[in-house]
Amino acid sequence: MSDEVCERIIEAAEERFTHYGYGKTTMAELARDCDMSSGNLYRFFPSKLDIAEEICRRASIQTADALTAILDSPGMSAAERLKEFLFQDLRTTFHALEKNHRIVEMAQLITAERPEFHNEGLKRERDVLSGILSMGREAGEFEVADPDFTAEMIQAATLKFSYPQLFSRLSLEKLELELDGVYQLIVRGLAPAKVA
Amino acid sequence: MSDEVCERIIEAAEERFTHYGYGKTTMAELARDCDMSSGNLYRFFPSKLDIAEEICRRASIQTADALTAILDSPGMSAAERLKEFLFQDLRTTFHALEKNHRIVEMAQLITAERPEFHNEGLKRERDVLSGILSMGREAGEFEVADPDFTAEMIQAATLKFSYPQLFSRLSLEKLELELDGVYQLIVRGLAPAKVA
DNA sequence: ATATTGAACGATCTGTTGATTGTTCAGGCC
DNA sequence: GGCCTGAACAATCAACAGATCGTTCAATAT
Repeated sequence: MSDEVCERIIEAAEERFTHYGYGKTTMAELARDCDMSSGNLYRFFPSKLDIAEEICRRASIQTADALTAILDSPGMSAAERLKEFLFQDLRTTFHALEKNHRIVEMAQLITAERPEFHNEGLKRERDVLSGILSMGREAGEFEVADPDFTAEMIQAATLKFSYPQLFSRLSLEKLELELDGVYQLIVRGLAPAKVA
Repeated sequence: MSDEVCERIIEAAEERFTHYGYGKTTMAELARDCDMSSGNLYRFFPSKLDIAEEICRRASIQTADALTAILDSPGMSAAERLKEFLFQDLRTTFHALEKNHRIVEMAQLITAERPEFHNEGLKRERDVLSGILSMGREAGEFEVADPDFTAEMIQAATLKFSYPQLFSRLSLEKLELELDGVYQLIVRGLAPAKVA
């Protein structure tokens, strides 16, 4: 079955890419891992970069899925969910960087080569964010005219905490302190205007 | 006089750096422009990079000075000043990029090589921002416990609009639309909480 | 003595060559 | 006839040599 083979290739690629790096692994090696010829790989993926893209896509989906859990978690205010969303996102990226900088390396390569890919990931997270805002609005906790738009603005405002290239110099502690400040700024703006 | 010679060197360097680029100009050329030997340049600047740093510092100071004018401009609310600050900053950076990408090139080089330099520039702008916040507080328009800290958070939240590398793909129009959204988010959070 | 030079030095850049690698495809295999 | 191979091809990379350039400093000029 074609899908099984795709999985096999992805597995082998993930192993090699994270261990030796994207640039250092050859298609020939991948092929050997899967007991096939290098030419045959191209029946399953159009190019080497597409294999990396699929690996990164899965990581991105996994991150987004973990964030989606915040929507279902009971007993939290919308503000708490928003904060959890932002912090979980930061910590995930930070630890991915710390644990295996090769993944980040790959993500950067694909972002450079395939601009749409990054937007796709951003969109996935934005949908969760938008969900949190909608929840807040329904609970009367937030006042947002357009959750999708506001989600986009929150992403813009917290961009600093999503790009490893930007925060590689800062410690997680310092970053969390800053993110908390930005969060406070945002959440105050989301609260409904009380009438005097 | 030593200062006069420094000016002469800066002038020659600015001409060549912006015209041919930092990498393509040699110390020998700079020296010839100033009718001296290359070795003699080192009596005035410790290195080539320091010449570039001084040029960038002056540009940064000029930008900050232009922003400071917002503090003195009469008949504006603090919110209007804040908005003007953010937009003017964006437009200045954007047009600098558009007009002469060599300057941005230099700024990036120095930022990479001299991390403190970038903070210095950020600090200059932050002081103006902090001033705007203080004005807003005194007028009862903003509720900010610590203007310096809040200024830092606003800088973090608007980072996307300060890094040419990040927005090079977007048009000024789209950027201004986004900045307006982020501004709205922030300014709502700065308004004093009205009691129900 | 101080100011300046320019040759000398090491680091970095450039351009070139040979090897490696991503990708294709004509041919064999089931 | 569809599946797969591996040689062929072009693009990219690595390594090396030679040149260039930033920087220093002993020697010179003022």
